[in-house]
Amino acid sequence: MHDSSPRPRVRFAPSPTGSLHVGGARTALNNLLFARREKGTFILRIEDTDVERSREELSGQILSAMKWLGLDYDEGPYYQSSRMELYRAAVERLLAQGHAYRAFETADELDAERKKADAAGRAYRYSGAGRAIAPDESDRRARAGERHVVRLKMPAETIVVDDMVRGRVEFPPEALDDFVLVRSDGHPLYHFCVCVDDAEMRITHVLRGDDHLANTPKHVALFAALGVPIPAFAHLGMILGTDRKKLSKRHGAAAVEEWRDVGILPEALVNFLALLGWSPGDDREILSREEMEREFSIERIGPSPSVFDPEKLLWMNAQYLARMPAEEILARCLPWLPSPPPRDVALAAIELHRTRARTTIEMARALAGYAADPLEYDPDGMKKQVKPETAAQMGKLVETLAALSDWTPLPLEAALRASAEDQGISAGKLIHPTRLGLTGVTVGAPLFDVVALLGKETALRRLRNFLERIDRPVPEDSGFRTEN
RNA sequence: GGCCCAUUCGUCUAACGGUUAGGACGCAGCCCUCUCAAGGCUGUAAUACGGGUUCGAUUCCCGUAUGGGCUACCA
Repeated sequence: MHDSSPRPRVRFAPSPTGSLHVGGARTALNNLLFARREKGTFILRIEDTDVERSREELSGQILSAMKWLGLDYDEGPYYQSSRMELYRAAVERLLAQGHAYRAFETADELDAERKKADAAGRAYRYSGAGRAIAPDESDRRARAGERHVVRLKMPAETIVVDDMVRGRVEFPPEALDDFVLVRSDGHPLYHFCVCVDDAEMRITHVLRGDDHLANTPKHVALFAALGVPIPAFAHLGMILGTDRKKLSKRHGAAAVEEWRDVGILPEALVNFLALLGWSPGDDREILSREEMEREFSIERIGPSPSVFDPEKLLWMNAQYLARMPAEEILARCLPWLPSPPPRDVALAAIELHRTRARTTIEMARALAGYAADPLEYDPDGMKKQVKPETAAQMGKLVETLAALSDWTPLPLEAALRASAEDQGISAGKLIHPTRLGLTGVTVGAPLFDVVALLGKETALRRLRNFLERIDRPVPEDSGFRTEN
């Protein structure tokens, strides 16, 4: 049935309604992976025929989101708004061949009919009155300037869609209407432009969202009327929010840009999206772009919708952070780091924190801690780690450390443990307050690595500031507290 | 309302007539450990329901239920 030429041509055809939806990104990705796997061509086409809704600047966001994700296209972007001549010529042809006809009802008349049908509990269908108008009369009325739309003559037989994901789907003729190709103001409509473009661009496979499955018989009829081969179809399950409703802005983070802005890596988002609906067939979850391009196949796409789980995305992002070269991570963090620590410190810090950060924002925050002294100390940590005797104990530790010449993890640890032993206390009594004093928080990378990386001067300065802070006892019974 | 699609652990999915229904996220426990992570190990949890077909159904067919899509001079 389909022309499965060895060099498929596929396209992603978003309408420029603002940001790139993750569902759109997944569709684009599947098209791209299929094209790469089959050594075909991936085309980007912007569907901006809706003059009321489309705006120039809105397609820019889609383009930049695709670039960020690495969804590079081989051809395009084509803009439907600049292909009007093509559509005009196609209507003329369909009209001349009798595959389409003019209909002169006004929108108001159609609305009224629709309302009447609704009220009577009947399914509304266009009356088909336009089909009865003789061609020469139709031409005459059109020349006279009478407003009209152009409708496609739908065939009276069942239309079969042989979907690569869903199998054979049949649409009985009574469900199909003679739909409008061109509005009365001359603007060609979506379904029409899609088919004319797919035909003109010699698209061989249409991979798109499930929401278009019910539109497919219209397209099949149009391709037939146009006299062009019918592409193969593969309809992908929708991407849902955690409430199992179609993912939308309402859910938050339905747009690719939003994930970028919270510190998700494009590689991780692509990996995550690839696994929504498709799987390589084994237990692998972390797949490189090369693996996906090598192994992607439509046969392994499942038909059911999938819920977008942010938790798993975060986990996957962490997996990428754990594997990515430090230089690369640093570059990705820079946008969130107004004053980064010195490069060598930052790179070493990344090694300490790569398994502790789930996003580049979290990583950037960790790195910032090496560039600036803590401004405040975690109140819970203060309560838990700072006891009345802590100041004195820490004072002794600072003295010991100040005398230390080899400022590397092992000697530092030895020095601290020796100090604890001298003072007859457990090492923890010094370790935890030290971390708090150095970083402001009670959690983080192994302490002695942090101390070493901070350098002697910075570490001692931070500890002395901390000492000063905890060494100012607030009178027990004054009823006055500066903290907590 | 009509037409169409979907339904395996809470979530992503594997198993294309025969498996103790597998993996991953999450959650819980244990190990590791200066904290927090990461990592390792263990556990938790699923074939929506009812009928068929078959020696045998997660798998094929038909209903039901539930979710979703389409039904525009939107895309």
